[in-house]
Amino acid sequence: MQTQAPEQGTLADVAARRLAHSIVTGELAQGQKLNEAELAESFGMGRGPLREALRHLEGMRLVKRIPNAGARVVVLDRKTLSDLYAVREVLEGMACRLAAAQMSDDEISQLNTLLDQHEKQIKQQGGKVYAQSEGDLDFHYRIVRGSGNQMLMDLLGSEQYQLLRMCRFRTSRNAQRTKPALNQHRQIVEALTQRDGELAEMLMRRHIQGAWRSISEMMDKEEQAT
Amino acid sequence: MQTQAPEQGTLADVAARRLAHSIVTGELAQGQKLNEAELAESFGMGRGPLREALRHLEGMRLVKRIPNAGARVVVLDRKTLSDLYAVREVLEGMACRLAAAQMSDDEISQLNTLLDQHEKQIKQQGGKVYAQSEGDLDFHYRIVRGSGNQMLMDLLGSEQYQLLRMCRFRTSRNAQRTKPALNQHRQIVEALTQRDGELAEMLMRRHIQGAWRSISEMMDKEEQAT
DNA sequence: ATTACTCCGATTGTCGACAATCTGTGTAAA
DNA sequence: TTTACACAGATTGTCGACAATCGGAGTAAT
Repeated sequence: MQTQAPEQGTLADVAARRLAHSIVTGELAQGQKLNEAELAESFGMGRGPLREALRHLEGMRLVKRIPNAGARVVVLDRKTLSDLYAVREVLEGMACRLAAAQMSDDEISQLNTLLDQHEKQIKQQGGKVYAQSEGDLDFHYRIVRGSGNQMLMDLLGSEQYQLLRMCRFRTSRNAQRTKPALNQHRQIVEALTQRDGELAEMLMRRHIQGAWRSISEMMDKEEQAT
Repeated sequence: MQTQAPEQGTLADVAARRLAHSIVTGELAQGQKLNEAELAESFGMGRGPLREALRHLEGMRLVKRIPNAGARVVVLDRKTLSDLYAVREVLEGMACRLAAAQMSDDEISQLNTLLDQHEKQIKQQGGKVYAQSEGDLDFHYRIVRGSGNQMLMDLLGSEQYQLLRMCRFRTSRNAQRTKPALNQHRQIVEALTQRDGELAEMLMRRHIQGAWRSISEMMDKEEQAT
């Protein structure tokens, strides 16, 4: 019997996953120094695998390494997030356009089923923001996969989405935006159903612009409170 | 006295650079197995740093690692390149649009100077394709930098451009495309000078579409010859 | 002849120890 | 008091050796 989930792969992969999770959830604060020996000890492994994991996270842009000075958790300042959302708007818009041509009817109808679930979740419990946030990411990633472009999946899936999730955890406390977001999701699926790639792209870009505006305003208030 | 350039940074960084160069130039064939012990020996270092370098290259998508089975140089098949160029078209188009608003007049005029150099190189020596190819990348990356979006610079600069360079080395032998490409570059700079972001984006997207078409046709001929 | 199994070599994954480098503190001189 | 230097502690970078795992050669049974 294992005390934990199977945790497949090499120790370096395990460490990368656990670290990514800790960073995304905010368990490790932004800018925090990451001590190799400490972390290796707490994960019950040597420093070799841990160093490989740090290299991996560096590629994911979750940590920043400085030679001879160690690794620190990345800091998501306003400019970084702004740049991220600008790129994301373009890439996910592209994904939508491709998905309108590539996804099967079945996959599209599954999207509707997914949104039904989200709607139920929202009605049942307005508070459980975490699940809703993850559900939103699920929706977006399904469309990215639907594009059939492996490069897009790599960029938005395994790598950048971690940054997004990290951002969510910092800003998902308000989340009055869930209902309008759901409506926008519905519109996007409708466009996909009609195989209107142009429209789907436009709707997705607006959707992401709206998300950024919401986050941006929230950061304004936070700064003002300081 | 050093036999080589200074080669700054940790050994892992050095190894990553040297490996990336070998892969991009085709010195290491696509799909070739990468033996850790061998490479470490040839680089005069231990396996630790080399493993970190491989992790780094994996993040750059230059190698593919399979747990317990080692690392292999990535294979650029048609689908992969097609996906890459589709993403590149969107991202560099975006970069152009932003650059039209962000670059200083001075930076834009430097672009013209750069193109003058290219023109001279082409007239003097039609054969030296390597320099021209690198010059082209230089042009593109200057615009990406001009966008001011750090995320774009990361995506297109340090990471994906390596894949592009790799592609160039496989396909840059013909390169009758240098002259029309230069003209397109001129048009793009002209649009930037007029601060017309929409036009600049459109021209860049066409430029990249053209590049892909050229490469695609070339791959057709290659396949046909087989 | 084909299939399945076993064993062996080779390669990867991991660890512990040592060397190189950086950071912060304490001391001494101006 | 301030500045500069030197030392000590801690942290990162690197190496060599050992354990775990995989692929393939060889053999035997159907």
